[in-house]
Amino acid sequence: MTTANQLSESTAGTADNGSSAQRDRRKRILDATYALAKEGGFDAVQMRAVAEKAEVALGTLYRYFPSKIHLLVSALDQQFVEAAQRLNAREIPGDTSADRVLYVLKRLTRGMQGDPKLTEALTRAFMFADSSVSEGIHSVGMSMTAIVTHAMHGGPVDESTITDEQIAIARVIGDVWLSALVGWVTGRSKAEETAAHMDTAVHLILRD
Amino acid sequence: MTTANQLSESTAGTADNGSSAQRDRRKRILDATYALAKEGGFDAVQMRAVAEKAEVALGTLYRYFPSKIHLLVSALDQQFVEAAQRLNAREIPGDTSADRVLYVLKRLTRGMQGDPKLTEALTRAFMFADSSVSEGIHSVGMSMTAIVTHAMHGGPVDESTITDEQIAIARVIGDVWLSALVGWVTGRSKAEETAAHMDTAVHLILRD
DNA sequence: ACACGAATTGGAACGTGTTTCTATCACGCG
DNA sequence: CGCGTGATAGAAACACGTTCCAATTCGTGT
Repeated sequence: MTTANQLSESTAGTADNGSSAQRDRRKRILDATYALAKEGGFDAVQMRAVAEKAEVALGTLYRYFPSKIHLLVSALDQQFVEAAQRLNAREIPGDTSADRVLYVLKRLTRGMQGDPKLTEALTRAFMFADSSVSEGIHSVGMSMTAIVTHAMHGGPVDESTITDEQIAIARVIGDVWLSALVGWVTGRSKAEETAAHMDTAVHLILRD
Repeated sequence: MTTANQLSESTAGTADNGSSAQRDRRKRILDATYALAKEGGFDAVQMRAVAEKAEVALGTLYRYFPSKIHLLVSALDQQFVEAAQRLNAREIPGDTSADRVLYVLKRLTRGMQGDPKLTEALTRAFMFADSSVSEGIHSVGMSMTAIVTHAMHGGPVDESTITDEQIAIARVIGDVWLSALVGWVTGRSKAEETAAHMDTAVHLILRD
């Protein structure tokens, strides 16, 4: 068996092995994370459970993601990168920048509210993260800002046409959105209140 | 020494006992929490350490505060109530509402940045809190909103003169402030960036 | 084919939040 | 004064994140 394995590796094996097996492990880990988070939220994402479901050893899981927070922030980052790719590839409907920004924010919010436990898990992790996760946090922030600036413009944007002020505005809007999301996740506010709050904020900030 | 204590308790002691002894325990617990948080931040606030420093049993600590998060959010709440009392008792300097709001926000921020570890502990707890702590979270939000609406008006306010829109505005500003604080606590942004971000946000929202 | 270093496994072990249990203590009441 | 009830002390036990280790397997250069 060992020899057979080594044979197959030496032929076609070399292609899918090496870093490819590692990509596969990483994917299995993130998939397991999503599945567990979707079912039971933050508390259900237990490192032993993730390792078991992903069929890796606990030590391996920790080699790939140095902590539960890193793991969940990576998952959140991936979701945001994908969302940003989807949203930024097309035109955003709406006549004013406020309308367009609200369109994407509500779309994002609806998407996350469709998976409450998953959202709770990812959001709690993001909020709890400290500076050791700064890379992931920064990446999420970049995606968020990109989504909002893109919506402000309404279509594909040349990066050079975005002013510092617009980035600052996008960051403020991102802050409000995040706070609203946290409020919803922690059961402080209901979905409609979240939407209304975002309406208020965006219309206050973008009045053109 | 022990006998002396028991004597003083049996004379004047009966008066300060009963629920008074409980108030005292509660105070000792919160004092221990502040002390530990000030030294070592969130991680240093360990329930066993709090119990020992407050001279109560672990079970008693849990009777008063059902979780570490409850404990720290209560501490944060107390700080906010005190800050709101101090700030709302006097006139806020500044010619425009934006100036006044920025004055109090920067004052608050400076105060918290003067005790980085304590701030880190309280903020992390607040961000991590779930719906079981909704009471404390709500209380903190009320204090925050009161501080901001008071600053918007510039002096003592009759509650009835505050419109819903003003409350909504105050909440948005509170959101931004909280996000900025979290960014600073988690080492994502420096103090000056935090201040600049708040400047941007408040001037965007309050342009009168 | 072989040897060596890196990655992975399986599992024990540790720290800290949380729960639980029993004995003790304090205080109001007959 | 003794009693009963609830609060507290003291300590063990459990759960989960995290660390660590020895043995094994994998991938690679020779």
